[in-house]
Amino acid sequence: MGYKSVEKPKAKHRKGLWSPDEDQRLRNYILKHGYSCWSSVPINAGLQRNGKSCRLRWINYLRPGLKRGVFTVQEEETILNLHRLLGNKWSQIAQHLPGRTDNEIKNHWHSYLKKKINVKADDSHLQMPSNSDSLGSPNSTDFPTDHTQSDDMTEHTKSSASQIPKILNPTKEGQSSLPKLLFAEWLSLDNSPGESFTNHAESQAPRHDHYYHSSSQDSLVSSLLNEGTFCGGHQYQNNQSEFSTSEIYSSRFNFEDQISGKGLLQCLYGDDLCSAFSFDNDMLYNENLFNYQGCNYEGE
DNA sequence: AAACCATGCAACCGCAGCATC
DNA sequence: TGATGCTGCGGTTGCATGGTT
Repeated sequence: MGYKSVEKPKAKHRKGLWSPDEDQRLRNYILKHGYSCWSSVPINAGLQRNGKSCRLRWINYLRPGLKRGVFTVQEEETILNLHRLLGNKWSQIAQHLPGRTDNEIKNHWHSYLKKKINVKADDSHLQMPSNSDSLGSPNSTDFPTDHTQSDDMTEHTKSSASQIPKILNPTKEGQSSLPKLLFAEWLSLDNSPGESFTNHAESQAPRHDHYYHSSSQDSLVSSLLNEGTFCGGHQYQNNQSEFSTSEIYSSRFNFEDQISGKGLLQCLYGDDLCSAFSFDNDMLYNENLFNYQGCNYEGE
């Protein structure tokens, strides 16, 4: 048995690239209903996909707050450092890069970073130990010569991972003490002053045709946000911050947690969310400046 | 201009772990 | 307690594009 089996007419599931219409259906459905069970999402949303495919599409492409585009130097350094510590734990690495997906990081690793460190390793073989550290990491000269070897974590890697500084280690709850994508970040990523609520994929020049441009905005959400209304009608209140920066950062407050199973609109209107937080516009703005300093991925 | 190759990215596949019955 | 279903993760593949010959 297991879960109550969702009615599954043995429909042939569509595969391949997603059409704009499919994207729109999925997006609309999740924004309205959330997802409590992925296997029921395609059925209820009228999609001929399997739940797995829907989940992947949402996580990697449609989910609000996704940063897309060129990886910044800082992000690359973070990936390199975390990969050295964690190995191919892409999902864990992604947790430390707000707005990036594990798939995106994995792709970037295989297409670029892996070669980068191999080249560096070759260089360091040619010109023996030096302190030059083009990667900017204090220990980057310790990179294995070939990270493909660490695709399966070696004992060494495992023991290294166990010595990961506390800040990088998940807490008891399986959470990292580094910030995930905060709701505030998620908001402002796509809702900069004067901007509507869109996925960055839509605002960036696409390289491939299959970067669909969904021109339809989530108008309801967009209007909610643009009106400055949030949390069941509460206005953002300046100078009423109840949380320090560190408190905000240490809060387990990421978008996934909020939307899962509830639906975005419910999330936006939810009392629990509203009562728990009083936002300070300036603070949020500054926080995002801090987080994305130098991340001029739009212009690169 | 055409064929070939390299690259980047989206999506699929298979597995492990967990939840439920 | 085993069977079954679901989710999440990492590895891999397939395709579109751009560059090179």
